[in-house]
Amino acid sequence: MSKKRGRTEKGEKSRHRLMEAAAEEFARSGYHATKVSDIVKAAGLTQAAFYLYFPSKEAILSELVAEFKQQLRVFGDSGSNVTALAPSDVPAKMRQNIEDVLTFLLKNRELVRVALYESPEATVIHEEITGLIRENARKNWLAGHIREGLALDVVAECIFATIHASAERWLFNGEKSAKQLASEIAEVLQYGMLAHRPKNDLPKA
Amino acid sequence: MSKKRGRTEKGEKSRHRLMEAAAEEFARSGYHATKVSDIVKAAGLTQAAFYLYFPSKEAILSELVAEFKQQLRVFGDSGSNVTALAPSDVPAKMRQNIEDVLTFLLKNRELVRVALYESPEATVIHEEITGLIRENARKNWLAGHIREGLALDVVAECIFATIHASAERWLFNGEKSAKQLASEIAEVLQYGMLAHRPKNDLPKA
Amino acid sequence: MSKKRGRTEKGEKSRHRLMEAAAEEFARSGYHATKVSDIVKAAGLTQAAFYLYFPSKEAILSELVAEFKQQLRVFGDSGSNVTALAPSDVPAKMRQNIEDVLTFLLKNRELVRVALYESPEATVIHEEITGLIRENARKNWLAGHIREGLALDVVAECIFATIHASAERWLFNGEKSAKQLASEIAEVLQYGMLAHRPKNDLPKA
Amino acid sequence: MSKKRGRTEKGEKSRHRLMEAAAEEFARSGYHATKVSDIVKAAGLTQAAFYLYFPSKEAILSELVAEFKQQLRVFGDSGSNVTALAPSDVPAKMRQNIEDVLTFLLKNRELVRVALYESPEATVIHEEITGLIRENARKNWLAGHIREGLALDVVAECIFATIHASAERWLFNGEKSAKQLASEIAEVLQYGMLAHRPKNDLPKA
DNA sequence: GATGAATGAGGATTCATTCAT
DNA sequence: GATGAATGAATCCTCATTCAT
Repeated sequence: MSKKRGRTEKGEKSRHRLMEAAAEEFARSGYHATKVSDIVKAAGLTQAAFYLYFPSKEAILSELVAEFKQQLRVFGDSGSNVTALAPSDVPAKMRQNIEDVLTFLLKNRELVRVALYESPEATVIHEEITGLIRENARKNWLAGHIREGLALDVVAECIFATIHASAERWLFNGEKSAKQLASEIAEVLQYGMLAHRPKNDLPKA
Repeated sequence: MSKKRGRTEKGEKSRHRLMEAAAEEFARSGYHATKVSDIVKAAGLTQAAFYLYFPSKEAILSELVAEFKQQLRVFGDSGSNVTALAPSDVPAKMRQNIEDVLTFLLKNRELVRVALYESPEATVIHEEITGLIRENARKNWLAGHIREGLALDVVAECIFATIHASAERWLFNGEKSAKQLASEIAEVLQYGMLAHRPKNDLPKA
Repeated sequence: MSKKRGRTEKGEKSRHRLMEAAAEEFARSGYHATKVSDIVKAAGLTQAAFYLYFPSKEAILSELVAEFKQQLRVFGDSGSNVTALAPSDVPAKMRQNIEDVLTFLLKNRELVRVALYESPEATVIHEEITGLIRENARKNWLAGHIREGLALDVVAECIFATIHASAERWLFNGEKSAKQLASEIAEVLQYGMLAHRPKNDLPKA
Repeated sequence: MSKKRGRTEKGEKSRHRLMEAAAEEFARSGYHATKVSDIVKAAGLTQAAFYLYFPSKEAILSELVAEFKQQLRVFGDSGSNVTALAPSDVPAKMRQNIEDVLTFLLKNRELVRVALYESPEATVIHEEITGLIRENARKNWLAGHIREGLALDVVAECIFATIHASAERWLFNGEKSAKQLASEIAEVLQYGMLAHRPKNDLPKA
């Protein structure tokens, strides 16, 4: 089942410590600025030991990214089907979704940074995520929960960009809780910024 | 007046070519992955010439960031006063603002990436920008153009994150024009995503 | 106990070889003219190995100087107390002292050159040495073995300068033995050059 | 008459400034540590101008050394013949000689350091100087002014080493005057250090 | 005579990676 | 499984020197 090493208990432990250390260092300083020696220092091992578990520095990056993708898949699969919601439940559901994403990001903050900033696949991953969101949005649109006339790809980008930026700005440093942040974000995304809306902007019958 | 070198026309040219080349390389490959030799190759000079104009690789990064900040300041100073707008003019004005930002980002795309991803000051700069936007939002809010009950800091982050992400996604690669993108973004940000709004969400008298 | 590296026998050996090689090269060609590549070549290692043991080229110089100072301290501590000598024993004792210094210099010839010519501390070290000699001279003076009317600082400088210069000139290249050289130097320093001395220059009663 | 350049007045001036600057820098920091850019900076010229007057950095060193040798020759030629002195005049004469040498060194302090420390010819020059002194000593010996039983080469080394070291130590930094230093040195060199001399050490008849 | 620009050939230092134990 | 020692291939930066004006 296990991919490469980790035959023994102890080896498994070491390998894990290396992954954690690498995630942290990559997140803090970036892939290039992080030296293998930094990683092993943080993991309490020697350089040579690193190569017992990973064939190269790049390899551990890929593994971290792979792990993130795996987490993401798990998270994505827990996604709800949407169609059955009553219109009045949509806002709360959406708010909850945002909170869930925030919680997910918080739990994987190091991996997030690695996957989204340091990985060569960053762009691809970004699009995977916004793709998921877009798909979800499309379902909601089909269900009539989302306004006509919106570009759904932009909507998706807007949702994720806002969540992601807000997480970096207030969530990861503990300045705001996932719950509060989710409310504030939802409030903007759901009803927009403007105080006044044009005359003809009425709810569809 | 002139900072360091470049007393003569030719020197000025060389210095400029180096800045451009560095911006491009940093934007494409990142600061660390970019070698000084890459920069000078792209600029058609030798390594030694680089150090005629910049004391170190880091220095040219700072200069690029400084240049971006300068551009930003120029752009920011051209910002409109907001209060006098009639409510009905607000949406169009806002759409125009977004288009202006997009155009600014497009014109400085390399610098944007350098300043926002590669610079040690990235976070600071990010906050400078969102700070500007937040300030603008606050003025609009005072003028009654923006809904009550929104967290303005989140609004600002939302605006910039969306614009920035969209620029990276569709503007820089030419998939969408600034004008179109601005419309699509404005549409989301102004009125939100939801098709239905709660009963009590009525325009204030 | 051990300073930096060299936990194992082999490492210790390598570190030592580097020190020796550096001493030799610095002594032969001077600090600046000696390349790290010269040192490692002479030590049979690669450039990178050098930095396993020393953080910089300058660092190995300091260590060499430190080693010299250490040797010097050891040598200095073995210095005799002087007061108890009978006047008739003083010349022989002094001659012996000179020979001891010569032998010390010979044994540490590379270090001597490094410490006295190549080190930034050269002046300080020079003064340390002459300081020791001056102190010794002062004791001898208090014991009545040294003439009145001499500037003891000049005496010390004279002694060391002569010994040092003579070592460079005849000892290090094997042209004269320490024993012979000590005799010849002592002969000059003890009784001076002049054949005739003034009438009133009589031994004190 | 002039060697290389210096056709015009201004050129001559520039060339001279470069020599002076080089002497000073070499003396202060050593040949290798001194950059051509240091020299020209101190001389108020550009790097390219340097090569108008000297084919290389090494060349200016040689010229400085040559200049020193020239000065030395001039100084040496003014040396007195010695034989005719009455024994009672010898000490004063010798003291005067020492003072003259000190004065010469002081006047050429930069060149001295360059020639004696930084030049590849340093050893040769050193021997030239001690050779002169030895020759002078031999004359004095022949004239009966110098004791039997001394190794004249050691005597010469002793004289010069003492003078040179003392100059570096007290003369160049102004702590002692040439006159005073000459007295103190002469006192040691002439009669030695010991307070008591053996019974049989009597002036020769 | 003098300059600003430019360069070629290093030189110190770093770092991912391998080897022997 | 783990280590200390060692390495090769860069990479940044320097500096004496040349060129065009």
